[in-house]
Amino acid sequence: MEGCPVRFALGLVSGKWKLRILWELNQQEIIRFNELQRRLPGISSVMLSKSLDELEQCRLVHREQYPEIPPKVEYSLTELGRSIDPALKALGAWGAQAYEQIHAN
Amino acid sequence: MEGCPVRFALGLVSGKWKLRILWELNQQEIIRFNELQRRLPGISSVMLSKSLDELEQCRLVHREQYPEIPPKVEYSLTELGRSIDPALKALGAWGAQAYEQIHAN
DNA sequence: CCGTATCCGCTCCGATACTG
DNA sequence: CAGTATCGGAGCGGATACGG
Repeated sequence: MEGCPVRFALGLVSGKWKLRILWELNQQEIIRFNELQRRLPGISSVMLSKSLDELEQCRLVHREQYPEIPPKVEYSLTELGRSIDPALKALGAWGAQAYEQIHAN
Repeated sequence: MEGCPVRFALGLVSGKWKLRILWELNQQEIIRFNELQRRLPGISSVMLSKSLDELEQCRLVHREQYPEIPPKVEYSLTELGRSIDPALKALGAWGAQAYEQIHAN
């Protein structure tokens, strides 16, 4: 992971929910915490918060907090977060091909 | 993972050693078990065997066994195994870019 | 509304010992 | 040479409860 850019990249988006989160942010541009949680059936606020934290530290996600009561926090993709899209598309294309091959029998 | 080709693809190559194994097989075309283990410092025969098994079940790796004493087994990439290369290249390119961005401060 | 604190099961992986 | 059998630790992720 230290010398291999592929492993480094995978490290950034590994985890059960991170890709789904990135996908939602790609669909939505800007989205609030609760709305995000509603769009990710099964995720707990613990995992969502933790995943968003890590994605923010990796500069993939931007967090905008408004000092209001009740609180309001908006999440969006950074430039770097948006730029992963082609790579994921390539991987998805291969994945679909692999799926066919494996389930051919 | 069942409905998402990206997650399906990642599932196939996830694990600590699988990408390194695919990398070695890409460099070498054909390689024997012990030689592979020598080229992957730190891997145990348990993990190597298990990883190769799974990669073979996913049709990424071909296993050719010769009925000799002592045993001789050769591993190589399948067509599907070779076809993942562009996707990994794309991911690696993004990973390098992310690495710079993150370590820029 | 947007989180944090805590506990807990489960899977991944390493270490060690053994075999045809 | 090319594996298998078995045990054990560490970390990921789920459930629940609580807080500003």
